[in-house]
Amino acid sequence: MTSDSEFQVPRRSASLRVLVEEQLRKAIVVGRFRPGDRLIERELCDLFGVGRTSVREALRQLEAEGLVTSYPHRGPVVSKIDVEEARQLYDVRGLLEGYCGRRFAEHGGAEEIAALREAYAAFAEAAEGSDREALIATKTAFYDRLMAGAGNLVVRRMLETLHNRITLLRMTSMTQPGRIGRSVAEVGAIVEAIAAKDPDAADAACRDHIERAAGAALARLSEEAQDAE
Amino acid sequence: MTSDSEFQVPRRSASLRVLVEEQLRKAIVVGRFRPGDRLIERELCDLFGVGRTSVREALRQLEAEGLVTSYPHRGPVVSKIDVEEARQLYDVRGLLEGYCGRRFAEHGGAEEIAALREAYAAFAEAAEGSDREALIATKTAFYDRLMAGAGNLVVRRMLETLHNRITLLRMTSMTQPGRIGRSVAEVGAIVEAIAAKDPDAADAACRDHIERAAGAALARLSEEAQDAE
DNA sequence: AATTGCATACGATCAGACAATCCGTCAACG
DNA sequence: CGTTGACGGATTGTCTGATCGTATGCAATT
Repeated sequence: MTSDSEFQVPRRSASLRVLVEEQLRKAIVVGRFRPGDRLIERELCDLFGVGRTSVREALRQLEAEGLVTSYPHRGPVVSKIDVEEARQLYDVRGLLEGYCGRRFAEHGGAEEIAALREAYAAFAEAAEGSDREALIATKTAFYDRLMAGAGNLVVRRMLETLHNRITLLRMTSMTQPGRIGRSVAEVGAIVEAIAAKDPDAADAACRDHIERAAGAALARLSEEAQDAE
Repeated sequence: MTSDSEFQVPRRSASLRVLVEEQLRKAIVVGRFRPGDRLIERELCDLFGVGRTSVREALRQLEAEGLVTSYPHRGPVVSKIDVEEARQLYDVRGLLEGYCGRRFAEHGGAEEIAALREAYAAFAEAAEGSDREALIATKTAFYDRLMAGAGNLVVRRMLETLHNRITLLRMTSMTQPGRIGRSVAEVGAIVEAIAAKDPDAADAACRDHIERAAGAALARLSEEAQDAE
């Protein structure tokens, strides 16, 4: 029997610590905890109903991902991101997504391209409405497709944590008027380049998209940093 | 008193867990534990003389870095890397190091270039001798310079963990006869391109170097995988 | 008002316990 | 003889209680 990897029963109820980790990550990414907030062990224990061990290990994981920062003897807080770091994050993101676009264009199958198109259509449609939830969901789905098509798990992992960290900024380009429409157009360009199997164009389109998004976000960010002073 | 950052007493004795983490990482990278080896909690407790808490948290950290893999109820083992994953790792590495070279060439200062040259000279000299330790040390030092010059901490972090993971393969290109000499030449090309402040050339030189190194390593790796069957 | 000193809060670490699970062994069974 | 099933040891998963060191806020003192 060639263990066809199908029929894999949920084998494990995913150790507690992983569950806590996921819950906490979601809570942070979704804004339930905001940058600078302290994450007190006992509170988290109560919140999730688990022991300190699991909480602490989950915190270590998120710390490794850059989502939380621990200060010795003061405990973990949700990471803050300054303008410079944000710039660097966007820089890498452009690089990696460009790579994904390139690889996708190089060896993406027909079905994958179709799936990408589909995801794009959903995103474009969501952009028409005013449902922010849907907008974010469809955009995330699109990126999932994009990264999957590149066929490089290492990069995919990196991008996932990058996205999470950037979300911490909670300053998506899409908060700017008119930016959404342009964003859709840029993403469309990505899809076209990939469908045309043009690696260079796909790479460029991805970078371009991120660069513009970064521009919008960073502008607001540094302006806000100014105010804070 | 303006706390001149001098006289900083080891302020924080770097929490135990971080120490364990560093020791363990070094032990793995250096080959004291080899891929596939089990890492049994209690043994590590004895080895490092610390409690289970610290060991477990350190393990979580290394797990996040990809150096160890945990199987439910069977515990952590040193990660194994298959050929496909190795290919992906090298792919990203080339991408990121190319980025570093580019950025370095774009805005590297004179002193930084001088330091890079110096590190290169040391590496070239070590390549003449037969001291493997020195060879590795000088090459690592060179990469440190290279990454520092790029001025992007995010990328630097990523590359550090990438390097660690790749070291797991313990199949550096340099085990091949004649490869060392060519390697030195390739690295020289990187230095020249950066010194000439030619971003494109620097990017290309970095990628090229990694690609060739990857070629040598992957060849041996897949050949060995063949044997194993 | 500034400084000092104390009480409290909280993380860091350890030790010990119990349950759940994996794995090898070995006997029973067809 | 091969398969099945049960048993036991090993190890992780998780929780809890306790101790220690450090940080922080408040109050007393000068």
